[in-house]
Amino acid sequence: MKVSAEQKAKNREAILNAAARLIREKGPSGIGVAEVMAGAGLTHGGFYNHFTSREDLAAQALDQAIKQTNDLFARTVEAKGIDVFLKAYLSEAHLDNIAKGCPFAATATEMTRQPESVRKAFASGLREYIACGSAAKNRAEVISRLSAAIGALALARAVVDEDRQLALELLSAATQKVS
Amino acid sequence: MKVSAEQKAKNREAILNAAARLIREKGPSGIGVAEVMAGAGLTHGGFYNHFTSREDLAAQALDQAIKQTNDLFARTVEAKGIDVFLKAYLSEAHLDNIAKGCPFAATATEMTRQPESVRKAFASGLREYIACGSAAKNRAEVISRLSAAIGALALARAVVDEDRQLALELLSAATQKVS
DNA sequence: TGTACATCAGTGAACGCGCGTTCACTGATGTAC
DNA sequence: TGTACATCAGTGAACGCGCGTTCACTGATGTAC
Repeated sequence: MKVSAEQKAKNREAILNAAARLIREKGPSGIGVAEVMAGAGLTHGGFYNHFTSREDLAAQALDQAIKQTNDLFARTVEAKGIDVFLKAYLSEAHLDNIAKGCPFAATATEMTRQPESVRKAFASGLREYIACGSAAKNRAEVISRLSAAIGALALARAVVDEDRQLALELLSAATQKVS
Repeated sequence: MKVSAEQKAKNREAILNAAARLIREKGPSGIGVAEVMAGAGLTHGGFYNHFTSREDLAAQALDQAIKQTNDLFARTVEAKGIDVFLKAYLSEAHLDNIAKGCPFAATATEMTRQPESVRKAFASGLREYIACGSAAKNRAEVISRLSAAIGALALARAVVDEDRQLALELLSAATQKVS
């Protein structure tokens, strides 16, 4: 049954949001068409009314996820400064909330195996992310702090289920150094 | 045709080495049984004479890869100190040689989606890696430097095909901060 | 404003490919005597 | 030391499942008159 243009736009947004969440939990190669559509309350057959392929979805979902968190980053940095942002970035709350957290820390090591469209979304998102932070400050300084924070969070997440204490140690060591 | 016990051991080693290389290039979910066996000059059918499952292989391959690079780490740090090690770690040569490079920087963000056996290999490998570096120095300091380096390399690799200049900027910013 | 019709978003079955796993078979190894 | 036989590593075909993609169909939307 056909659906109004307005409803179609809403559905597309719902698909993209479900995908933006899932791409952080399962990675760009791990998101499945049927799973994403179910996450948006739809069935898989209609998927190709919105996207040309799974790859197309992955690229747009990553872009969406990055835009969401970059907005938050920019607002926090503007309001409270980068130190406060980094402290929150390296918090236990962020460690445990991968679904709504930083997409860079959730997907970085997979980018080398992704098609160009996905890598492009990552690279341009990261450029923007860095630009958000380096408005005022020294760019190299900002880059090293952001990449250190991403590295610490990614490693902490990698070990958290086996060794939570090590995960927390990674976060606190980075916090000392970086904020 | 049966093969001598000695040859079998060599074959197993060849499979593991091929897998240790491929797990860095394709990730723990990306390595395929047939591909790994071909990399060792064998056909896929014999795989289960050596490993109980693809997952078993992934865990052992990651373990093998980590052991290889930790050995190198320990030797370099002992001979030349951690600063020299970090400089080499953040070099363009390492950026471009993922197949023989640091397995942490190649696989970290995928660990949250791996079975326990693989995550265990990663976590215990990382503990050992940190221990190598913190023999003499302050542990928190070592942890933050190592995780910053891993983060910078992982991000640099993620963007290198789209924006090599940004990749080099990530490495040099981290080098300034870390070594 | 109302009616007839074309459009097209969503549904769910089906297809096809990739890949992990299994299996019957081969023939060299290594052991029992 | 030599011979007969059981073992078993490796081969390649086949199986089965998951998943991306396609397709015929439905029925609400929205347009032409």
